[in-house]
Amino acid sequence: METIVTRFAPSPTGYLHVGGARTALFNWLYSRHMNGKFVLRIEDTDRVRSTRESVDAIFDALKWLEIDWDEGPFFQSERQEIYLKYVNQLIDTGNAYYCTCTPEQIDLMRKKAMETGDKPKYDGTCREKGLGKSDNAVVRFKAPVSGTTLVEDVIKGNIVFQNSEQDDFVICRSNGTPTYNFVVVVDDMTMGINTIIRGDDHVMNTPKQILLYQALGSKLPVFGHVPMVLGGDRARLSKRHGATSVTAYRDMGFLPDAFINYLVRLGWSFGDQEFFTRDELIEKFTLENIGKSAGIFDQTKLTALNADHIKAAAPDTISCHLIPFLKKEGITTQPGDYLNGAIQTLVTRSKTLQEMSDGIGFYFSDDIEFDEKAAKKFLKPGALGPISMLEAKLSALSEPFEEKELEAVFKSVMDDTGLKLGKIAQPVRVALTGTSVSPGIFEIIQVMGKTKVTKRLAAAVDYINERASVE
RNA sequence: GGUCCCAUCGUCUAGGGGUUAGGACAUCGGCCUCUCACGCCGGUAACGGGGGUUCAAAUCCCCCUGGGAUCACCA
Repeated sequence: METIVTRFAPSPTGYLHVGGARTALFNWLYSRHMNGKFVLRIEDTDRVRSTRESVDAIFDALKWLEIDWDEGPFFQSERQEIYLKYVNQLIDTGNAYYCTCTPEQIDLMRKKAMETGDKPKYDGTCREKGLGKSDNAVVRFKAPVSGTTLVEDVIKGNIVFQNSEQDDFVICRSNGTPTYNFVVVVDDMTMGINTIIRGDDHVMNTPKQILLYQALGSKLPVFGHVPMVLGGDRARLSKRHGATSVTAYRDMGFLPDAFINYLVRLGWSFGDQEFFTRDELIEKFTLENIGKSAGIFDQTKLTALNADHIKAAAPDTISCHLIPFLKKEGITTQPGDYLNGAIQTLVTRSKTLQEMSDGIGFYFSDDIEFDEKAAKKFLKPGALGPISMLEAKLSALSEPFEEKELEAVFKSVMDDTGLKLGKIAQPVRVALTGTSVSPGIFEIIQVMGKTKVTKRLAAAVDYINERASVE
């Protein structure tokens, strides 16, 4: 069987957006699933709008998504000679011709056509003139005027286009640079791309490209057009819908595996399964299961899926993605047991890495600041007894703490004071974390260790005394 | 406007002639509980409308409606 070769061909006129990431993902997954090849091509023929920063931003986003490629990146801007060679081939074979009609004339043509209710298209003035190359001439493709062109779309099914709808579109500008529909075909053809999965917005280009493949005498690739990703108002996802940049999701604290899981699942399904690891995606992804209708990007569901991936991920994986967030908070820590332990206590209460980072600070600060409300409510003279008892009992315990031992210690404090666990745990929680919301008290103590815990309990005792004397 | 595509809970979707139309997110109850979560149990909630075909239509066909895409010497 022929090796499947897919590609992702973004134009570097901005960051990688969500929709682009999804087509990249579909192509990448399919090539991986089929044991094929995936090539990256940068479509930077628009010199004015293409920037180096955009290229870097795209690489950056692909790197985060962990999408790698087997060939490329190729830059169209470096392939001009190749395109020109094929332009000449089409002229030589009579499939293209020079046209000297000016843009003004073309405009006039369109206007006239609009008035009479006809299609605004090139009227073929130069089609049979047999003009030679000249300074202001463009090259037009000599499209068939009758018959039909069939697009056999693996996702949408067969789509028939009337050739009479098509006009002699420009394949090479008067300045000598080839146009999009032409370079895409030449690239895909010469790069051996045999499976083209791309956004819905390219459907109308496909018959043009098929005609070009035929004129060039090349075999057709398989086409598949995936539906668009829409915003909450059902319009195509754009800046006004909030974050559309892939890296924005990285910065909000989503795990790449969760993000790709969500993106793939938006428009593709595998029975009732919602959660997929990257390997499962590669194993199960097929073109047949891609849906036909557009989907609305739902950050709430992405967040829920992210929470699931956080629960399923290895602490080391989380830690490596979490460290940049900690850095932002001024927490510098090394990967290792302490960090992993802290992470594990927060895994079930963090939907994003940002949330985790927000809740993990107390493990690393030397002096904790008490949340005012929490301190006022729980660090009262009545808590003095249990806190100091606990401090004493924990000091006597040897490390590492076992959960059972800790339970026993608390139980004995409960017995001695006659207080319920809740009455003891809350003051202790505030003493250890500064707030009234945190992971379970036993797990915190286990992770923090004796030195830190007893120090904080002592500090809380001082705080209470100090406060009492002020009042 | 022309051309093209699409249409199952609010959202993502399963289901493709006979189903109590299933799951997930969200939402609403309840349980669990040292706070917050997690988890568990349960509820509300969908086949856009109209015609056919058929014993039988969410499912096949047509029309309508609605949404989207595209109509460059941009990609």
